[in-house]
Amino acid sequence: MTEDARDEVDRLVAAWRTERPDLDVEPLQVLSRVSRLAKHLDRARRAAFAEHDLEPWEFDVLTALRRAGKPYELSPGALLRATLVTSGTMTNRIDRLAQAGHVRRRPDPEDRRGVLVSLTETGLARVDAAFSDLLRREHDLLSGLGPTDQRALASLLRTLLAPFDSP
Amino acid sequence: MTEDARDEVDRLVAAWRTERPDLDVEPLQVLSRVSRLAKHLDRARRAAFAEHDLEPWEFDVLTALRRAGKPYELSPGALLRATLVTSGTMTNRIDRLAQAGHVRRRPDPEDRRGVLVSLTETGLARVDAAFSDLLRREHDLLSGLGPTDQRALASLLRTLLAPFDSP
DNA sequence: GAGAGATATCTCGATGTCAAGACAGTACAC
DNA sequence: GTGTACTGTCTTGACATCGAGATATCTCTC
Repeated sequence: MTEDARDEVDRLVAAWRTERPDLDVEPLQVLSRVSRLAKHLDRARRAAFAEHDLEPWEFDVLTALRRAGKPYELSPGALLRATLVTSGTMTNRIDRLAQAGHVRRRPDPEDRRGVLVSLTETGLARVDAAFSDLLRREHDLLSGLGPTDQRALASLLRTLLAPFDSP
Repeated sequence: MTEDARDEVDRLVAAWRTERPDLDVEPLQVLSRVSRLAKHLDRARRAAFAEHDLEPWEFDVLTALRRAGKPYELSPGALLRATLVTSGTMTNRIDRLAQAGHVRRRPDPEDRRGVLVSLTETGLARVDAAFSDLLRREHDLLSGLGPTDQRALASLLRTLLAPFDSP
């Protein structure tokens, strides 16, 4: 071993090199860390939203509407594309958000198959507060990296994501 | 807007800057990409494992055992720490893996509270095949970056993960 | 060696997600 | 205009996960 293990993934990669010396396990250095970091981030999000009585899935939908700008209204189809979930999941989410009073549903006047979902006043207030809180925590999570490193990291990740977004 | 949106997260950040110009949304440039990439990676994993009749959760447990080296045996506690799931989940996973014939359970001779879980021959063969396949796909997924960039990316991610692994 | 607290695993109920399919409405070619 | 393919939303059933709590065992201190 030419270098010490400095995090859990280094240990994981070292173990694989011993057990499967025939394989090139370099990709794990990047992708295992991506998975693990996403998992930790999920936990941080859950903690942040709990203070505002929101579940992560509620936040995801409400922010998509918030980001759309006035009148904070999108179709379920647009919402599921924004959140990467299936249509059945989105129906269920909208049902529960409507019941909680955070969103409203109305028929799309231009397409009788369609529906439009919009934020209520309480939904708007809730998501704005939770979002500020989330950004504060994300900022802390990134405090180990300077601005230059953060930009470099974002840029590298963008390259990896490009194939998924463009087609 | 000083720069063009080049991926979905660029668009997301641009939307936030318009809607909430009072907030510093830079952290999203990194962390939203981490989340999204993890989601895409999950899908790729699911597809890779399906060819070997394995679910992602099955793979996670089996690889932890495989990585431990002969005799491919760990306690449920060690497995849940390796996979970041709760104890209830791990009990359930081991039950189903045992039923599928991929692992075996036996009492820990040194600690009567404890149990030891080990790979069967079929479990070992299955996980080795699936792992090769996964690495091939992960390699493709990273093909947009050269070796130097990959190392840089891994290093930046390690810095972010350090606080979670050390304590 | 007795008791308090820690640890290891399992049980159980609630929940969010997905996949597949149903259904209504739209678009477009002919 | 009619038929065919497509789109948008919702329904349903199966399933993996979590969280809280139960039980058994170990460890450490006195």
